[in-house]
Amino acid sequence: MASKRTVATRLEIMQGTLDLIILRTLRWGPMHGHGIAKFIQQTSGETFKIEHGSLYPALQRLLQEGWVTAEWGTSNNNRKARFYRLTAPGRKQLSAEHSKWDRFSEAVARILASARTGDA
Amino acid sequence: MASKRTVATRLEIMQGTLDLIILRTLRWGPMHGHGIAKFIQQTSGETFKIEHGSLYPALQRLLQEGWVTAEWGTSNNNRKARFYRLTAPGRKQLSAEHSKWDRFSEAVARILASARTGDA
DNA sequence: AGAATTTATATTGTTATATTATATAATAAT
DNA sequence: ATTATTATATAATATAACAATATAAATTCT
Repeated sequence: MASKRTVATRLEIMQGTLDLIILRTLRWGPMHGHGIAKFIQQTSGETFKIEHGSLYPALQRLLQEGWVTAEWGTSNNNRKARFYRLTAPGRKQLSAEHSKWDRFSEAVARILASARTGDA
Repeated sequence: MASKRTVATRLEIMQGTLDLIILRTLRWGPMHGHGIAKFIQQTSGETFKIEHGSLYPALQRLLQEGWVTAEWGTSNNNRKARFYRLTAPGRKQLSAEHSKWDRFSEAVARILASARTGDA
């Protein structure tokens, strides 16, 4: 019972990262919003839980930028769903944001890494 | 000669990360604002350049939270400067934010990592 | 000595974006 | 039929990084 002590609460998504992980997710092929959210949640090991209020505005953003296109279709469960597909500019953007993330996390790592953990 | 082609422009600091790297920097001992900014800039390999408009509000934040204390003193260059010192709660906060960062970047990595880079 | 530069702190206003809360509709399950 | 689930969407809010600006003191230049 109560094995949920160390539950590792879900984390908020840091600003600027959502677009990246959505675009990356769409590299697997066209997906609808709900599917994208579920994919990210699962792949992140439940660390991320994309809220509706984050996901759909983000998708609108990506549409407006031309990084994805959308067309209505039917989901596995026979529901109406909008399928988003990565465009060529979207792939380019993904590549750019991926590199940016690599540089960023590397720089943070450099600061966090330290020999001297003591009293300075 | 023009070795600066691949100049790798500086990156903006992602929301939520600034506090972490400031707190981490102060693990080295008390520092004044300008010093903190220079340290981060150098340690990040010039990837980060902390703007005044980010740094000082952040320091006010940390003060208000009780994660740092401040006292006026004199810098190496004999200028008036405010030295910030990590408190015990600050160390605790640093630890928490560090773990959070580790979890976050690991989750992003899981999403970015992929066998199939092809057409899906 | 006086002017310009550098070091250093601080605040105001702007902007971007993730979240909360809410609304809507259609299909599946009971 | 009523309820739950799947799915999309938007308005309102909060947060935080940045740009621009102001201030002050010490150093350097001439």
